[in-house]
Amino acid sequence: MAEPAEDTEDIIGPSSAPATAESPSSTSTSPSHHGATQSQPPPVSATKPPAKRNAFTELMSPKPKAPISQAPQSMASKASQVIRGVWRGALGEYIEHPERFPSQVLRVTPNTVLLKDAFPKATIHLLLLPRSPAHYLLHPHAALADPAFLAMMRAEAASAAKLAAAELARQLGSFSATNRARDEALSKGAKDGEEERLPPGRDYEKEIRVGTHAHPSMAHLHVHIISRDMRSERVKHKKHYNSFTTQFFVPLADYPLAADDVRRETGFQNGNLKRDLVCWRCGKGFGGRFAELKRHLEEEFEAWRAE
Amino acid sequence: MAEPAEDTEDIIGPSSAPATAESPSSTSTSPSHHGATQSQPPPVSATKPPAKRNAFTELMSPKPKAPISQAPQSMASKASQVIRGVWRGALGEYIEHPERFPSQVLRVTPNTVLLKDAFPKATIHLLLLPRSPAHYLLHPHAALADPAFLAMMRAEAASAAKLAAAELARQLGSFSATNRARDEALSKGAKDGEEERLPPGRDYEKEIRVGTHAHPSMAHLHVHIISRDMRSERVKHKKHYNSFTTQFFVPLADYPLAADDVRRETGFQNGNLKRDLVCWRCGKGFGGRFAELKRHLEEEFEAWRAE
DNA sequence: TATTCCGATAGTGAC
DNA sequence: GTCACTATCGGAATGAG
Repeated sequence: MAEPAEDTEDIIGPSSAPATAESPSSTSTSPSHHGATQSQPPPVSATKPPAKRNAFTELMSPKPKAPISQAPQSMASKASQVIRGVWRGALGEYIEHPERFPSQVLRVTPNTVLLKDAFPKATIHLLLLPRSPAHYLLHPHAALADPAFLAMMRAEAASAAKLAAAELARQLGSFSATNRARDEALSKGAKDGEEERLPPGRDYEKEIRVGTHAHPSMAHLHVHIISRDMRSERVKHKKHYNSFTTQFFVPLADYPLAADDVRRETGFQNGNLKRDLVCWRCGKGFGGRFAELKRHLEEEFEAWRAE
Repeated sequence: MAEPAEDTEDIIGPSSAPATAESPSSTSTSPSHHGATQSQPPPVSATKPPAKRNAFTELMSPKPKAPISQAPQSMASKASQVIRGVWRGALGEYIEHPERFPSQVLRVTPNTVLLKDAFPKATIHLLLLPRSPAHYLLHPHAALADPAFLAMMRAEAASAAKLAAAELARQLGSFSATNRARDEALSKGAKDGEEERLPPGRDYEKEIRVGTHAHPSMAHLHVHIISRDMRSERVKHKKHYNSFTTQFFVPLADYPLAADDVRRETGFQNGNLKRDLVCWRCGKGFGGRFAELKRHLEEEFEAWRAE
């Protein structure tokens, strides 16, 4: 998804210093998801105990073995070499050299890189990339079967979702009825952050979705942090839209997937991408008429941000 | 096919005075066709005897009855009214008011109007329209089952084919090896028309094809007089090409069609239009790759005109 | 399912 | 099978010193 691209305006605040690592809390609360099924208890055979680990040990520890690994660790760096320079490996650049992309990278921790998707499919669209070579070339279903890795990604994603929600509030708060009191208080000089003095405003975290694609094209594991609206010039065809609005999109909260989860099936997922278009907000069907859906999404965007 | 359109250069000589009728020989020799099957003896139940008739009696005579008429005569003028002004009836304008299109109409006789196709699908592409209201809204298969009408159309088409061949010689003669001696004699001052003194040159009538479309879109009966090359910017998709290079194109020499002729079948003809593309000259297949065929046709055109 | 380019395919509207 | 316009659908290339 993300490739080195020209900078754009109106982004999630000024870019933080790219290589400035923040101290991550590797086992914080799960991000607030909405809709979709809830995650099952993790019955998957994992090699790591759910014991608490810090970021450094996480990165440096031995990698999970066979059950969740498609590419043995010994091949990981080799695969990384092969992938470098071709489009499938483009995200690797952000992992290895986040400092080269100050306008796209929002945050670097010992465990992850958070960046703006270069081809955003909604008003807010971020990617969370794990930095662990033992995991980042695995299929999401495999990597996220590792409980410790999953816990780390959930914690980092929760933080990223808060950042995304704050940016959504910044961009759309003034259009929101729910947010009006807070917005007016802010415009009267109240400072953001003084939460105790401000009206609560709209809960924009509910409008942020966090999850993976069932069959990613980019080799490096990436978790999408995306606003619900799907309003973007970069949404250009049915697969773009369906990859985020059908079960092709797997909420991070749903991991680890059960062994028989239908979302693992390629045929099922190919069908999802080709399915008739349905408005994510009102459920109206549009068949294959993508342009008509796009026009409809503009109207829904206006209504959605006005909520 | 032909609609009122802008004039173009490099056309079949200067436009003849449009409304100037020529005296047609209503029963002259058949046009020289090539390829395809030869015409069978006419076993079709026809209402008119094959007796010789002149143009006037042909136009004024009572119309053929049921066996070859889809629309009874009483309905013909009504249908003409309904069709006028919409695209299916566009050719009616040339029949009723040939004098309005001096740059497109090449010849008007009591029986026919000959005009340049406004969207030519080859180097030379003319349309021959019968003027008889009793025939011109019939399906070609029906109208051309009338022996007298067929004989008239063949005679007029033969004349049109000669005109087309002459224009082809004018445009392409200088590129032709076969034509070189004649071309050089002409360039040395010999006058065209003094056939006894000129080398024979290439027989361009062999490169002209005369026939109908099995399922025309334009309501008025029209016979195509078209050069073989299919080289034209107006050939824009598979159906354009296949409508002239498959059995969808029915040579005038093949009329009247037998009752069980496969070319009457809609399913067969729809299949012809959708068939994989094949070069008319070398037989090479191009699948559905129309753009590739187009590039190939440019090469074939060079070789063909050099023959 | 990365994008982009090209091109084949499909539906419509025309008065 | 009329044209012209829009758009959907489908494959192929994509890097690089």
